[in-house]
Amino acid sequence: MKYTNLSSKDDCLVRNHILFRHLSDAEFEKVNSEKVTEQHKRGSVLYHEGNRINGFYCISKGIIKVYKTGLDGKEQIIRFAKKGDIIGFRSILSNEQACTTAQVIDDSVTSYIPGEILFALVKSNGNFSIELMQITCRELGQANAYITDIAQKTVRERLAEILVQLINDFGIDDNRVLLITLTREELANIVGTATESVIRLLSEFKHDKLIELNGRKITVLNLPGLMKVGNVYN
Amino acid sequence: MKYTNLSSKDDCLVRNHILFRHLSDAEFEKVNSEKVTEQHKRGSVLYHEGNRINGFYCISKGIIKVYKTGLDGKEQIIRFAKKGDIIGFRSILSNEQACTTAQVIDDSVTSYIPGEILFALVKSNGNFSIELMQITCRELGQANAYITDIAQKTVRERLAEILVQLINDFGIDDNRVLLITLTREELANIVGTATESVIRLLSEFKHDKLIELNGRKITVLNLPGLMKVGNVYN
DNA sequence: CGATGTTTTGAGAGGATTCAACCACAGTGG
DNA sequence: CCACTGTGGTTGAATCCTCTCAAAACATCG
Repeated sequence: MKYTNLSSKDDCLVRNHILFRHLSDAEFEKVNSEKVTEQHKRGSVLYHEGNRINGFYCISKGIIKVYKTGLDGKEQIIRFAKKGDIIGFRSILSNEQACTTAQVIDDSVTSYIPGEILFALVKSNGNFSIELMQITCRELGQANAYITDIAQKTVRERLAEILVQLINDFGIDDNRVLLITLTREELANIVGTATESVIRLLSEFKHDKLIELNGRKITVLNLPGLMKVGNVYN
Repeated sequence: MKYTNLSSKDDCLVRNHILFRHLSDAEFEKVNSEKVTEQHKRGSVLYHEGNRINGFYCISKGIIKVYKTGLDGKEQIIRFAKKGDIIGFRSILSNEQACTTAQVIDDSVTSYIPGEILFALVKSNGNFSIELMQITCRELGQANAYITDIAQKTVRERLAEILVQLINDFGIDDNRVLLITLTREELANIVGTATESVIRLLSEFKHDKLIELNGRKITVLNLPGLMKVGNVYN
Protein backbone atom coordinates (compact mmCIF):
# COMPACT_ATOMS: atom_id res chain seq x y z
CA MET A 1 0.00 0.00 0.00
CA LYS A 2 1.61 3.24 -1.12
CA TYR A 3 0.38 6.75 -0.40
CA THR A 4 0.75 9.29 -3.15
CA ASN A 5 0.62 13.03 -3.03
CA LEU A 6 -2.10 15.02 -4.62
CA SER A 7 -1.43 16.11 -8.16
CA SER A 8 -3.38 17.44 -11.09
CA LYS A 9 -3.42 13.91 -12.42
CA ASP A 10 -4.83 12.78 -9.15
CA ASP A 11 -7.76 15.09 -9.49
CA CYS A 12 -8.99 13.05 -12.37
CA LEU A 13 -9.27 10.02 -10.19
CA VAL A 14 -12.24 11.55 -8.52
CA ARG A 15 -13.40 14.02 -11.14
CA ASN A 16 -13.85 11.24 -13.65
CA HIS A 17 -16.15 9.17 -11.50
CA ILE A 18 -19.69 9.55 -12.79
CA LEU A 19 -20.87 9.60 -9.22
CA PHE A 20 -19.27 12.99 -8.71
CA ARG A 21 -20.44 14.70 -11.83
CA HIS A 22 -23.05 16.76 -10.02
CA LEU A 23 -20.69 18.18 -7.43
CA SER A 24 -20.14 21.91 -7.18
CA ASP A 25 -16.57 23.17 -7.34
CA ALA A 26 -16.58 23.68 -3.61
CA GLU A 27 -17.87 20.20 -2.94
CA PHE A 28 -15.40 18.75 -5.34
CA GLU A 29 -12.54 20.55 -3.64
CA LYS A 30 -13.69 19.23 -0.32
CA VAL A 31 -13.75 15.63 -1.56
CA ASN A 32 -10.45 16.11 -3.26
CA SER A 33 -8.72 17.47 -0.19
CA GLU A 34 -10.01 14.74 2.07
CA LYS A 35 -9.51 11.76 -0.17
CA VAL A 36 -6.56 9.44 0.23
CA THR A 37 -5.24 7.87 -2.92
CA GLU A 38 -3.48 4.55 -2.64
CA GLN A 39 -1.92 1.90 -4.80
CA HIS A 40 -2.55 -1.74 -3.99
CA LYS A 41 -0.81 -4.86 -5.20
CA ARG A 42 -2.65 -8.05 -6.07
CA GLY A 43 -3.65 -9.85 -2.92
CA SER A 44 -3.92 -6.87 -0.60
CA VAL A 45 -7.18 -6.40 1.21
CA LEU A 46 -9.00 -3.07 1.40
CA TYR A 47 -11.32 -4.15 4.18
CA HIS A 48 -12.41 -7.33 5.89
CA GLU A 49 -15.89 -8.70 6.42
CA GLY A 50 -17.04 -7.89 9.95
CA ASN A 51 -14.86 -4.82 10.31
CA ARG A 52 -16.19 -1.34 10.74
CA ILE A 53 -15.15 0.90 7.91
CA ASN A 54 -15.34 4.65 8.05
CA GLY A 55 -15.15 5.53 4.41
CA PHE A 56 -15.59 4.15 0.94
CA TYR A 57 -13.33 3.56 -2.03
CA CYS A 58 -13.45 4.80 -5.60
CA ILE A 59 -11.57 2.56 -7.98
CA SER A 60 -9.46 4.38 -10.54
CA LYS A 61 -7.54 1.42 -11.85
CA GLY A 62 -7.37 -2.34 -11.43
CA ILE A 63 -9.85 -4.96 -10.34
CA ILE A 64 -11.10 -5.76 -6.88
CA LYS A 65 -13.11 -8.79 -5.91
CA VAL A 66 -15.80 -8.39 -3.29
CA TYR A 67 -16.73 -11.55 -1.47
CA LYS A 68 -18.45 -13.00 1.56
CA THR A 69 -17.08 -15.90 3.51
CA GLY A 70 -19.44 -18.83 4.00
CA LEU A 71 -19.66 -21.22 6.89
CA ASP A 72 -16.87 -23.57 5.97
CA GLY A 73 -14.64 -20.67 4.96
CA LYS A 74 -15.53 -20.96 1.28
CA GLU A 75 -15.67 -17.55 -0.34
CA GLN A 76 -18.63 -16.40 -2.37
CA ILE A 77 -17.71 -13.66 -4.81
CA ILE A 78 -20.50 -11.09 -4.90
CA ARG A 79 -19.09 -8.83 -7.56
CA PHE A 80 -16.02 -7.29 -9.11
CA ALA A 81 -15.25 -3.60 -8.93
CA LYS A 82 -13.22 -1.87 -11.60
CA LYS A 83 -12.42 1.64 -12.76
CA GLY A 84 -15.31 3.95 -12.01
CA ASP A 85 -16.90 1.69 -9.42
CA ILE A 86 -17.24 2.41 -5.74
CA ILE A 87 -17.14 -0.10 -2.91
CA GLY A 88 -17.76 -0.01 0.80
CA PHE A 89 -20.47 2.63 0.71
CA ARG A 90 -23.17 0.12 1.60
CA SER A 91 -21.82 -0.52 5.08
CA ILE A 92 -21.36 3.15 5.80
CA LEU A 93 -24.81 4.19 4.72
CA SER A 94 -26.59 1.33 6.43
CA ASN A 95 -24.41 1.85 9.47
CA GLU A 96 -23.53 -1.82 9.67
CA GLN A 97 -20.18 -3.53 9.70
CA ALA A 98 -18.74 -4.58 6.36
CA CYS A 99 -20.63 -7.61 5.09
CA THR A 100 -17.94 -8.40 2.54
CA THR A 101 -14.20 -8.50 2.08
CA ALA A 102 -12.60 -6.48 -0.71
CA GLN A 103 -9.41 -7.91 -2.14
CA VAL A 104 -7.30 -6.71 -5.04
CA ILE A 105 -6.87 -9.21 -7.86
CA ASP A 106 -5.37 -6.79 -10.37
CA ASP A 107 -3.02 -4.04 -9.20
CA SER A 108 -5.25 -1.13 -8.31
CA VAL A 109 -5.39 2.55 -7.56
CA THR A 110 -8.13 3.67 -5.21
CA SER A 111 -9.27 6.84 -3.52
CA TYR A 112 -10.52 6.47 0.00
CA ILE A 113 -13.15 9.01 0.99
CA PRO A 114 -14.31 9.47 4.59
CA GLY A 115 -17.87 8.51 5.40
CA GLU A 116 -18.78 11.92 6.82
CA ILE A 117 -18.18 13.41 3.41
CA LEU A 118 -20.51 10.87 1.86
CA PHE A 119 -23.22 11.61 4.39
CA ALA A 120 -22.76 15.34 3.95
CA LEU A 121 -23.08 15.06 0.19
CA VAL A 122 -26.15 12.87 0.37
CA LYS A 123 -27.78 15.35 2.72
CA SER A 124 -26.88 18.49 0.85
CA ASN A 125 -26.73 17.57 -2.81
CA GLY A 126 -29.94 16.13 -4.22
CA ASN A 127 -28.49 15.16 -7.56
CA PHE A 128 -25.65 13.35 -5.89
CA SER A 129 -28.20 11.49 -3.79
CA ILE A 130 -30.10 10.41 -6.86
CA GLU A 131 -26.91 9.27 -8.54
CA LEU A 132 -25.82 7.21 -5.57
CA MET A 133 -29.30 5.84 -5.13
CA GLN A 134 -29.32 4.68 -8.71
CA ILE A 135 -26.02 2.91 -8.31
CA THR A 136 -27.31 1.15 -5.23
CA CYS A 137 -30.61 0.23 -6.84
CA ARG A 138 -28.94 -1.15 -9.92
CA GLU A 139 -26.72 -3.26 -7.71
CA LEU A 140 -29.78 -4.47 -5.86
CA GLY A 141 -31.46 -5.39 -9.13
CA GLN A 142 -28.43 -7.42 -10.15
CA ALA A 143 -28.31 -9.15 -6.80
CA ASN A 144 -31.96 -10.14 -7.13
CA ALA A 145 -31.35 -11.46 -10.61
CA TYR A 146 -28.43 -13.50 -9.41
CA ILE A 147 -30.44 -15.00 -6.58
CA THR A 148 -32.90 -16.25 -9.15
CA ASP A 149 -30.19 -17.62 -11.40
CA ILE A 150 -28.29 -19.38 -8.69
CA ALA A 151 -31.49 -20.89 -7.37
CA GLN A 152 -32.82 -22.10 -10.68
CA LYS A 153 -30.04 -22.61 -13.17
CA THR A 154 -27.66 -25.55 -13.35
CA VAL A 155 -23.97 -25.08 -12.67
CA ARG A 156 -23.33 -25.42 -16.39
CA GLU A 157 -25.72 -22.60 -17.23
CA ARG A 158 -24.39 -20.40 -14.48
CA LEU A 159 -20.78 -20.83 -15.55
CA ALA A 160 -21.64 -19.94 -19.13
CA GLU A 161 -23.63 -16.96 -17.93
CA ILE A 162 -20.81 -15.73 -15.73
CA LEU A 163 -18.39 -15.98 -18.62
CA VAL A 164 -20.74 -13.87 -20.74
CA GLN A 165 -21.01 -11.36 -17.95
CA LEU A 166 -17.25 -11.15 -17.52
CA ILE A 167 -16.92 -10.60 -21.25
CA ASN A 168 -19.43 -7.77 -21.07
CA ASP A 169 -17.89 -6.19 -18.01
CA PHE A 170 -14.20 -6.51 -18.80
CA GLY A 171 -14.10 -7.06 -22.52
CA ILE A 172 -11.76 -9.07 -24.71
CA ASP A 173 -8.59 -7.97 -26.46
CA ASP A 174 -7.77 -8.15 -30.18
CA ASN A 175 -7.06 -11.85 -29.85
CA ARG A 176 -10.43 -12.39 -28.16
CA VAL A 177 -8.75 -13.10 -24.85
CA LEU A 178 -10.88 -12.24 -21.83
CA LEU A 179 -9.44 -9.21 -20.04
CA ILE A 180 -9.83 -10.56 -16.55
CA THR A 181 -7.87 -13.55 -15.37
CA LEU A 182 -9.22 -15.66 -12.57
CA THR A 183 -8.18 -18.90 -10.99
CA ARG A 184 -10.47 -21.87 -11.43
CA GLU A 185 -11.24 -21.58 -7.76
CA GLU A 186 -12.32 -17.96 -8.13
CA LEU A 187 -14.58 -18.89 -11.00
CA ALA A 188 -16.07 -21.58 -8.79
CA ASN A 189 -16.57 -19.01 -6.06
CA ILE A 190 -18.61 -16.80 -8.33
CA VAL A 191 -20.71 -19.59 -9.74
CA GLY A 192 -21.14 -21.20 -6.37
CA THR A 193 -19.77 -24.64 -7.12
CA ALA A 194 -16.70 -26.82 -6.62
CA THR A 195 -13.42 -26.05 -8.34
CA GLU A 196 -13.44 -29.44 -10.02
CA SER A 197 -16.83 -28.78 -11.53
CA VAL A 198 -15.57 -25.58 -13.11
CA ILE A 199 -12.58 -27.39 -14.55
CA ARG A 200 -14.74 -30.11 -16.05
CA LEU A 201 -17.24 -27.69 -17.51
CA LEU A 202 -14.58 -25.38 -18.92
CA SER A 203 -13.02 -28.27 -20.78
CA GLU A 204 -16.45 -29.24 -22.04
CA PHE A 205 -16.91 -25.70 -23.32
CA LYS A 206 -13.52 -26.00 -24.93
CA HIS A 207 -14.47 -29.30 -26.52
CA ASP A 208 -17.64 -27.65 -27.81
CA LYS A 209 -15.50 -24.94 -29.42
CA LEU A 210 -17.06 -22.21 -27.30
CA ILE A 211 -13.77 -21.14 -25.73
CA GLU A 212 -10.06 -21.84 -25.89
CA LEU A 213 -7.95 -22.33 -22.78
CA ASN A 214 -4.33 -21.40 -22.12
CA GLY A 215 -3.65 -21.50 -18.44
CA ARG A 216 -5.84 -18.80 -16.97
CA LYS A 217 -6.30 -17.09 -20.32
CA ILE A 218 -9.71 -17.71 -21.77
CA THR A 219 -10.19 -17.05 -25.47
CA VAL A 220 -13.75 -16.49 -26.58
CA LEU A 221 -14.54 -18.44 -29.73
CA ASN A 222 -18.33 -18.39 -29.78
CA LEU A 223 -20.08 -15.80 -27.68
CA PRO A 224 -23.58 -16.50 -29.00
CA GLY A 225 -23.00 -20.15 -28.21
CA LEU A 226 -22.00 -19.30 -24.66
CA MET A 227 -25.07 -17.12 -24.28
CA LYS A 228 -27.24 -19.97 -25.46
CA VAL A 229 -25.72 -22.42 -23.00
CA GLY A 230 -26.17 -19.88 -20.24
CA ASN A 231 -29.69 -18.95 -21.27
CA VAL A 232 -28.70 -15.33 -21.47
CA TYR A 233 -30.97 -13.09 -23.47
CA ASN A 234 -30.25 -9.42 -23.87
CA MET B 1 -58.90 -3.33 -5.64
CA LYS B 2 -60.90 -0.74 -3.75
CA TYR B 3 -60.17 2.97 -3.49
CA THR B 4 -60.82 4.60 -0.16
CA ASN B 5 -61.22 8.24 0.72
CA LEU B 6 -58.75 10.11 2.81
CA SER B 7 -59.51 10.20 6.50
CA SER B 8 -57.70 11.01 9.68
CA LYS B 9 -57.12 7.32 10.06
CA ASP B 10 -55.64 7.21 6.60
CA ASP B 11 -53.07 9.78 7.55
CA CYS B 12 -51.52 7.31 9.85
CA LEU B 13 -50.87 4.96 6.99
CA VAL B 14 -48.19 7.26 5.77
CA ARG B 15 -47.29 9.12 8.93
CA ASN B 16 -46.44 5.90 10.66
CA HIS B 17 -43.92 4.76 8.10
CA ILE B 18 -40.46 5.27 9.50
CA LEU B 19 -39.37 6.38 6.09
CA PHE B 20 -41.40 9.55 6.42
CA ARG B 21 -40.42 10.54 9.91
CA HIS B 22 -38.14 13.32 8.71
CA LEU B 23 -40.73 15.02 6.54
CA SER B 24 -41.77 18.58 7.21
CA ASP B 25 -45.47 19.27 7.61
CA ALA B 26 -45.60 20.70 4.12
CA GLU B 27 -43.87 17.71 2.63
CA PHE B 28 -46.09 15.39 4.55
CA GLU B 29 -49.20 17.17 3.32
CA LYS B 30 -47.93 16.88 -0.23
CA VAL B 31 -47.37 13.14 0.08
CA ASN B 32 -50.69 12.72 1.79
CA SER B 33 -52.62 14.56 -0.88
CA GLU B 34 -51.02 12.70 -3.74
CA LYS B 35 -51.07 9.21 -2.31
CA VAL B 36 -53.67 6.69 -3.34
CA THR B 37 -54.71 4.21 -0.71
CA GLU B 38 -56.03 0.85 -1.87
CA GLN B 39 -57.17 -2.43 -0.46
CA HIS B 40 -56.07 -5.62 -2.15
CA LYS B 41 -57.35 -9.16 -1.80
CA ARG B 42 -55.08 -12.19 -1.73
CA GLY B 43 -53.91 -12.99 -5.22
CA SER B 44 -54.09 -9.49 -6.69
CA VAL B 45 -50.97 -8.14 -8.30
CA LEU B 46 -49.61 -4.66 -7.60
CA TYR B 47 -47.22 -4.67 -10.53
CA HIS B 48 -45.73 -7.14 -12.96
CA GLU B 49 -42.11 -7.86 -13.76
CA GLY B 50 -41.12 -6.06 -16.93
CA ASN B 51 -43.71 -3.31 -16.57
CA ARG B 52 -42.87 0.31 -16.09
CA ILE B 53 -44.15 1.59 -12.79
CA ASN B 54 -44.48 5.24 -11.97
CA GLY B 55 -44.72 5.14 -8.24
CA PHE B 56 -44.04 3.01 -5.22
CA TYR B 57 -46.15 1.39 -2.53
CA CYS B 58 -46.13 1.70 1.23
CA ILE B 59 -47.63 -1.30 2.94
CA SER B 60 -49.95 -0.49 5.85
CA LYS B 61 -51.41 -3.93 6.33
CA GLY B 62 -51.09 -7.42 4.97
CA ILE B 63 -48.29 -9.34 3.30
CA ILE B 64 -47.02 -9.06 -0.22
CA LYS B 65 -44.63 -11.44 -1.91
CA VAL B 66 -42.08 -10.03 -4.29
CA TYR B 67 -40.76 -12.48 -6.85
CA LYS B 68 -38.91 -12.88 -10.10
CA THR B 69 -39.92 -15.36 -12.75
CA GLY B 70 -37.20 -17.73 -13.93
CA LEU B 71 -36.73 -19.25 -17.34
CA ASP B 72 -39.17 -22.10 -17.09
CA GLY B 73 -41.72 -19.86 -15.40
CA LYS B 74 -40.75 -20.96 -11.92
CA GLU B 75 -41.03 -18.10 -9.48
CA GLN B 76 -38.22 -17.11 -7.16
CA ILE B 77 -39.44 -15.22 -4.13
CA ILE B 78 -37.03 -12.41 -3.35
CA ARG B 79 -38.67 -11.10 -0.22
CA PHE B 80 -41.90 -10.43 1.62
CA ALA B 81 -43.14 -6.95 2.37
CA LYS B 82 -45.36 -6.24 5.36
CA LYS B 83 -46.61 -3.27 7.35
CA GLY B 84 -44.06 -0.49 7.26
CA ASP B 85 -42.21 -1.79 4.21
CA ILE B 86 -42.05 -0.12 0.84
CA ILE B 87 -41.85 -1.81 -2.54
CA GLY B 88 -41.32 -0.73 -6.10
CA PHE B 89 -39.00 2.15 -5.31
CA ARG B 90 -36.00 0.34 -6.74
CA SER B 91 -37.31 0.42 -10.30
CA ILE B 92 -38.27 4.06 -10.08
CA LEU B 93 -34.97 5.24 -8.71
CA SER B 94 -32.85 3.17 -11.06
CA ASN B 95 -35.15 4.15 -13.89
CA GLU B 96 -35.54 0.56 -15.04
CA GLN B 97 -38.61 -1.51 -15.55
CA ALA B 98 -39.83 -3.56 -12.63
CA CYS B 99 -37.54 -6.52 -12.11
CA THR B 100 -40.04 -8.29 -9.91
CA THR B 101 -43.74 -8.99 -9.55
CA ALA B 102 -45.53 -7.98 -6.36
CA GLN B 103 -48.49 -10.13 -5.38
CA VAL B 104 -50.68 -10.02 -2.31
CA ILE B 105 -50.71 -13.18 -0.22
CA ASP B 106 -52.48 -11.70 2.79
CA ASP B 107 -55.20 -9.09 2.31
CA SER B 108 -53.41 -5.78 2.23
CA VAL B 109 -53.79 -2.04 2.42
CA THR B 110 -51.27 0.00 0.49
CA SER B 111 -50.58 3.61 -0.32
CA TYR B 112 -49.37 4.32 -3.80
CA ILE B 113 -47.12 7.35 -4.06
CA PRO B 114 -46.09 8.84 -7.42
CA GLY B 115 -42.44 8.61 -8.38
CA GLU B 116 -42.02 12.36 -8.87
CA ILE B 117 -42.77 12.85 -5.22
CA LEU B 118 -40.10 10.33 -4.32
CA PHE B 119 -37.56 12.06 -6.53
CA ALA B 120 -38.50 15.46 -5.17
CA LEU B 121 -38.10 14.28 -1.60
CA VAL B 122 -34.75 12.65 -2.27
CA LYS B 123 -33.51 15.82 -3.87
CA SER B 124 -34.79 18.25 -1.31
CA ASN B 125 -34.76 16.41 1.99
CA GLY B 126 -31.37 15.11 3.05
CA ASN B 127 -32.59 13.14 6.02
CA PHE B 128 -35.20 11.44 3.89
CA SER B 129 -32.45 10.55 1.44
CA ILE B 130 -30.38 9.00 4.16
CA GLU B 131 -33.35 7.05 5.46
CA LEU B 132 -34.19 5.68 2.02
CA MET B 133 -30.57 4.92 1.31
CA GLN B 134 -30.34 2.92 4.49
CA ILE B 135 -33.38 0.90 3.59
CA THR B 136 -31.91 0.16 0.19
CA CYS B 137 -28.50 -0.69 1.56
CA ARG B 138 -29.91 -3.02 4.17
CA GLU B 139 -31.86 -4.78 1.45
CA LEU B 140 -28.71 -5.06 -0.58
CA GLY B 141 -26.87 -6.54 2.37
CA GLN B 142 -29.57 -9.15 2.80
CA ALA B 143 -29.51 -9.98 -0.89
CA ASN B 144 -25.76 -10.52 -0.76
CA ALA B 145 -26.13 -12.74 2.27
CA TYR B 146 -28.78 -14.80 0.54
CA ILE B 147 -26.62 -15.25 -2.53
CA THR B 148 -23.98 -16.77 -0.32
CA ASP B 149 -26.46 -19.01 1.47
CA ILE B 150 -28.15 -20.27 -1.62
CA ALA B 151 -24.79 -20.95 -3.23
CA GLN B 152 -23.26 -22.77 -0.32
CA LYS B 153 -25.90 -24.25 1.91
CA THR B 154 -27.86 -27.43 1.30
CA VAL B 155 -31.59 -27.32 0.69
CA ARG B 156 -32.13 -28.66 4.18
CA GLU B 157 -30.12 -25.88 5.77
CA ARG B 158 -31.78 -23.23 3.64
CA LEU B 159 -35.27 -24.40 4.50
CA ALA B 160 -34.50 -24.33 8.21
CA GLU B 161 -32.93 -20.92 7.84
CA ILE B 162 -35.94 -19.56 5.96
CA LEU B 163 -38.25 -20.84 8.66
CA VAL B 164 -36.17 -19.06 11.28
CA GLN B 165 -36.26 -15.91 9.21
CA LEU B 166 -40.03 -16.11 8.80
CA ILE B 167 -40.38 -16.57 12.54
CA ASN B 168 -38.26 -13.48 13.13
CA ASP B 169 -40.04 -11.38 10.55
CA PHE B 170 -43.64 -12.38 11.15
CA GLY B 171 -43.60 -13.88 14.62
CA ILE B 172 -45.61 -16.66 16.18
CA ASP B 173 -48.87 -16.49 18.10
CA ASP B 174 -49.60 -17.69 21.63
CA ASN B 175 -49.82 -21.25 20.36
CA ARG B 176 -46.45 -20.90 18.65
CA VAL B 177 -48.06 -20.95 15.24
CA LEU B 178 -46.11 -19.09 12.59
CA LEU B 179 -47.97 -15.91 11.60
CA ILE B 180 -47.47 -16.27 7.88
CA THR B 181 -49.03 -19.10 5.95
CA LEU B 182 -47.44 -20.21 2.72
CA THR B 183 -48.09 -23.06 0.35
CA ARG B 184 -45.43 -25.73 0.07
CA GLU B 185 -44.75 -24.42 -3.39
CA GLU B 186 -44.17 -20.89 -2.10
CA LEU B 187 -41.75 -22.22 0.50
CA ALA B 188 -39.96 -24.03 -2.30
CA ASN B 189 -39.85 -20.81 -4.28
CA ILE B 190 -38.09 -19.00 -1.49
CA VAL B 191 -35.61 -21.74 -0.78
CA GLY B 192 -35.02 -22.38 -4.46
CA THR B 193 -35.92 -26.04 -4.60
CA ALA B 194 -38.68 -28.40 -5.70
CA THR B 195 -42.01 -28.54 -3.91
CA GLU B 196 -41.50 -32.21 -3.17
CA SER B 197 -38.22 -31.52 -1.47
CA VAL B 198 -39.85 -29.02 0.86
CA ILE B 199 -42.56 -31.52 1.73
CA ARG B 200 -40.05 -34.22 2.52
CA LEU B 201 -37.86 -31.95 4.58
CA LEU B 202 -40.77 -30.44 6.49
CA SER B 203 -41.90 -33.89 7.53
CA GLU B 204 -38.35 -34.70 8.56
CA PHE B 205 -38.33 -31.55 10.71
CA LYS B 206 -41.63 -32.72 12.14
CA HIS B 207 -40.20 -36.15 12.84
CA ASP B 208 -37.26 -34.46 14.57
CA LYS B 209 -39.74 -32.56 16.78
CA LEU B 210 -38.59 -29.21 15.45
CA ILE B 211 -42.00 -28.24 14.14
CA GLU B 212 -45.59 -29.42 14.05
CA LEU B 213 -47.66 -29.38 10.88
CA ASN B 214 -51.39 -28.80 10.41
CA GLY B 215 -52.10 -28.06 6.80
CA ARG B 216 -50.32 -24.82 6.12
CA LYS B 217 -50.04 -23.94 9.78
CA ILE B 218 -46.55 -24.46 11.10
CA THR B 219 -46.10 -24.71 14.86
CA VAL B 220 -42.62 -23.98 16.14
CA LEU B 221 -41.52 -26.55 18.71
CA ASN B 222 -37.79 -26.01 18.83
CA LEU B 223 -36.44 -22.75 17.49
CA PRO B 224 -32.83 -23.29 18.64
CA GLY B 225 -32.95 -26.66 16.94
CA LEU B 226 -34.11 -25.08 13.72
CA MET B 227 -31.37 -22.50 13.96
CA LYS B 228 -28.82 -25.22 14.41
CA VAL B 229 -30.05 -27.15 11.39
CA GLY B 230 -29.99 -23.95 9.37
CA ASN B 231 -26.60 -22.87 10.66
CA VAL B 232 -28.07 -19.57 11.76
CA TYR B 233 -26.07 -17.63 14.30
CA ASN B 234 -27.23 -14.30 15.61
C1' DC C 1 -70.76 -34.59 -6.12
C1' DG C 2 -67.44 -33.79 -9.73
C1' DA C 3 -63.60 -30.49 -10.45
C1' DT C 4 -59.56 -28.28 -9.47
C1' DG C 5 -55.56 -27.45 -6.84
C1' DT C 6 -52.51 -28.89 -3.15
C1' DT C 7 -50.07 -32.29 -0.58
C1' DT C 8 -47.95 -36.63 -0.13
C1' DT C 9 -45.15 -40.72 -1.20
C1' DG C 10 -42.32 -43.74 -4.14
C1' DA C 11 -38.88 -44.86 -7.41
C1' DG C 12 -35.46 -43.76 -10.61
C1' DA C 13 -32.27 -40.68 -12.95
C1' DG C 14 -28.82 -37.45 -12.92
C1' DG C 15 -26.20 -33.65 -11.66
C1' DA C 16 -22.77 -32.19 -8.57
C1' DT C 17 -19.71 -33.00 -4.71
C1' DT C 18 -16.17 -35.27 -2.43
C1' DC C 19 -12.04 -37.75 -2.03
C1' DA C 20 -7.95 -39.14 -3.99
C1' DA C 21 -4.15 -39.30 -6.81
C1' DC C 22 -1.26 -37.00 -10.04
C1' DC C 23 0.91 -33.41 -12.84
C1' DA C 24 2.91 -28.83 -13.78
C1' DC C 25 5.23 -25.06 -12.18
C1' DA C 26 7.50 -21.55 -9.41
C1' DG C 27 9.99 -20.38 -5.50
C1' DT C 28 13.11 -21.78 -1.69
C1' DG C 29 17.05 -23.26 0.41
C1' DG C 30 20.71 -26.47 1.15
C1' DC D 1 22.13 -27.42 -9.26
C1' DC D 2 18.70 -30.17 -7.44
C1' DA D 3 15.65 -31.82 -3.95
C1' DC D 4 11.80 -29.82 -1.42
C1' DT D 5 7.53 -27.48 -0.91
C1' DG D 6 3.33 -25.23 -1.99
C1' DT D 7 -0.13 -23.78 -5.10
C1' DG D 8 -3.04 -24.45 -8.87
C1' DG D 9 -4.83 -27.50 -12.30
C1' DT D 10 -6.55 -32.02 -13.97
C1' DT D 11 -8.77 -36.46 -13.96
C1' DG D 12 -11.28 -40.59 -12.18
C1' DA D 13 -14.47 -43.00 -9.31
C1' DA D 14 -17.79 -43.37 -5.80
C1' DT D 15 -21.28 -41.19 -3.25
C1' DC D 16 -25.05 -38.52 -2.29
C1' DC D 17 -28.21 -35.01 -2.56
C1' DT D 18 -31.86 -33.27 -5.20
C1' DC D 19 -34.90 -33.32 -9.03
C1' DT D 20 -38.19 -35.30 -12.03
C1' DC D 21 -41.88 -38.12 -13.11
C1' DA D 22 -45.85 -40.56 -11.78
C1' DA D 23 -49.67 -41.78 -9.08
C1' DA D 24 -52.58 -41.43 -5.32
C1' DA D 25 -54.62 -39.15 -1.24
C1' DC D 26 -56.73 -35.08 0.34
C1' DA D 27 -58.95 -30.67 0.50
C1' DT D 28 -61.81 -27.03 -0.94
C1' DC D 29 -65.50 -25.12 -3.35
C1' DG D 30 -69.22 -24.02 -6.14
